[in-house]
Amino acid sequence: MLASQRRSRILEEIRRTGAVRVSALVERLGVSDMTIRRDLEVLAQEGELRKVHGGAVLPGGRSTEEPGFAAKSNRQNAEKQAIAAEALRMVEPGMAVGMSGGTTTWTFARLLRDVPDITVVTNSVQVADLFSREPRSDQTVVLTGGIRTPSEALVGPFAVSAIRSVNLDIMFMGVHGMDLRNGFTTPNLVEAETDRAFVEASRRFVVLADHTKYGVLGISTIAPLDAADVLITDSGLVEEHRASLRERVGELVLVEAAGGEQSDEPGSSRA
Amino acid sequence: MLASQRRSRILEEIRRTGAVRVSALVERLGVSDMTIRRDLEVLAQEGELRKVHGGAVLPGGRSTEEPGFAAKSNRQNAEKQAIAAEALRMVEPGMAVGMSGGTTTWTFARLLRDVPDITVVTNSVQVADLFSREPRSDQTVVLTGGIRTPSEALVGPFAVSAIRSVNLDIMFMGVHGMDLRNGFTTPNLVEAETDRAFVEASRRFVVLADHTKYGVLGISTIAPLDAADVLITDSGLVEEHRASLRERVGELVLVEAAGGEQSDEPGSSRA
DNA sequence: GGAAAGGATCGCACATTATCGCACCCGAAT
DNA sequence: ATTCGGGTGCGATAATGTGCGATCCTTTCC
Repeated sequence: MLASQRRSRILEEIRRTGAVRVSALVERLGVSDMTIRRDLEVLAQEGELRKVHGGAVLPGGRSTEEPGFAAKSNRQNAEKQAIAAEALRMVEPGMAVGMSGGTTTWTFARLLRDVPDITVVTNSVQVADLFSREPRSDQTVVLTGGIRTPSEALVGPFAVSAIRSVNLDIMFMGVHGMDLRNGFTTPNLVEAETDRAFVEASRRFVVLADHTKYGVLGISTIAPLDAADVLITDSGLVEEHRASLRERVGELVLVEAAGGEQSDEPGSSRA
Repeated sequence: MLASQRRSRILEEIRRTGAVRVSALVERLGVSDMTIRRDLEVLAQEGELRKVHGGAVLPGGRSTEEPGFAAKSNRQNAEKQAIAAEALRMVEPGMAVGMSGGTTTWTFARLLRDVPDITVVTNSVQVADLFSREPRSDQTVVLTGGIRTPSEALVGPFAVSAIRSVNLDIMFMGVHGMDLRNGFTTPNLVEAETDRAFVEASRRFVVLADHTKYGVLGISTIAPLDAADVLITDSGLVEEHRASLRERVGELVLVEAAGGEQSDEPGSSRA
C-alpha cells in the first residue's frame, strides 16, 4: 500500500468516527506504530487533523483555527500544499515577508513557521494566529490594523497606512481570480485596496493561485497580471492558459500536486 | 477512549446541562475519579469550565466565547462583571470607544456588544474577536496593528501610530496595578506605550480595576492616577485606599460585586 | 542494458515522557 | 463530628520521538 493511500484511509477513518488511535491504525493498516505516527505528523502539518496523546482527533475544536471551515479549505488541498511548498523555496532567513489572507496563504504560513529569523507582515488574523500559537523569539509577526472583513482580513485606512509604512522583501498573495483582461481580482472592494498597498510595498510580488482560479472574475482588480513577479500555480492548468499566463507574468511556476486524495498512478514513468 | 475524547465528552455534557459531578462522570466514562479530576483541572486551566466542589460548572458566560487565555479571567469574576456593568452606563449610542486588553475589558466588551451604533478601537485581539463573532452593521470595530504580546495585545509603532490617528470619545482601560506613587502600571513595557497613546487619544479616560489591583506595581507606568477621569473599582477596597484614590482620580466609582463568588447568571444584575 | 549512486520510506531498539489508578491524608459541607 | 469530595505521591503502563539500518524505487553513468 502506498503512503498516500494509507493516509487517505486514516483521514477517512477519522472523519467517520471523529478520532483514531495509533494502536488501532497499526492493526488495521498492518504497518508499524512509527509509520502511523509519521503519517499523523504529516497530516497534522497539513491541518487535516490534530495529534493527541494516543492518536489523533478532528481539528474542529477552535473556531479561529481554520479559515472558512473544512468545506472550502479542503478543496484543492493537495494543490495548495504543493504551491505552498514551492513558495517556501523563495523565502530565506532574515527576510521581511508579506502575506495576505486566504486559505492558500494560510497553508503557506504553516510551512513558514519553520523558517528562522523572519519578519512577517500580514492583514490576516488567521495567519497571525498561526504564528502566535507557538511564538518564536527569532520571528516577528506584525498584524496590520483595520476593520475585519467576513473573511477575517483587516482592511481600511488603518491597514493601508500600516502597509504603506513598511518595505517588504517579498509579498505572497492569494487571489480569488485571475484573468487575462482583468488581472488578479477579489470579490471584496476594500480588500483589493489593502492588497494593492501590499503590492506597492514589496520588492517582489508572488501570487499563489491554484488552477481553478483561472478565468474567475472578482468585482475588484488588485493588479494586472504583469504586476506579478512570480505566479505559482499547479499543473492542472491547461496548456493554452499556461501559455497566456507565461506571456504576461514575470515568471510562471507550475507545481505537481503530489499525492492528492485519489489521483495516484503507481509506476507511471514521468511524462 | 482517548483522553481528548473524554474531555470533549465532559465539555459536551457540561454545556448541555450547565454542570457536571465528578461521581457521574466516573460512572459514565468508566475511569477513576482522579482521572476525571485531572481532566477538570486541565479544562479549567483552559477556561472551558470552572471547578466547584463535587464537580464543575460553566464559567461566567458562554464557554465558546472564551479564548484560551482564561485561566486567570475567572479570578474576581464577580467583581469584573459588576465593574463592567457600571462602565456600560457611560457608553451611549454613536460614541467612539477605545479599549485596551486584559480580562476586565474583555468582560466589559461582552456587554458592549449590545450597544447600537458604536465604533470600537482596540488593540486586543480577543476583544475584536468578540465583536466579529456576530458582526453588526451598525458597529465598527477597528483593530490597531502591531506585534502581539503574550497577552494577545497588539503593541509597537504600528499600534501607536494607528491609535494616534483617531479621536476617541471615551477610553476604557484595564490595568495591572495602581499605586499612589506610581500611578497605573503594567508589567509590559511596550504595552505601556500603546496604553499611553490611548490615553492621549481620548477625551475621557476610564480605568477599570478591581480592588486587588491596589498596591500592585508593574514595571512601567501608563499614567499618574490623576490622569483618570473615572476609576471604577469594587467595594472590596478598604476605606483607607478609597480615600487615597478619591483625592487623586477625577471620579471614583465603587460597585458592589453581586453574589460574592457565583456569577454564572446570564441575566445579570443591573440594566 | 545493467550496475552503481541517490533518495525516500519503513521498521526496530532505545530513552524519555505522559497518563492513569491506587493509597493516603487533608479540607469542606452537613 | 462525621461523611464525602479533593489533592499529593508513587508505581505501573502506555505512548512518544530519535537514531540507525534495511529495503525499495529512481536516477545516473558506463
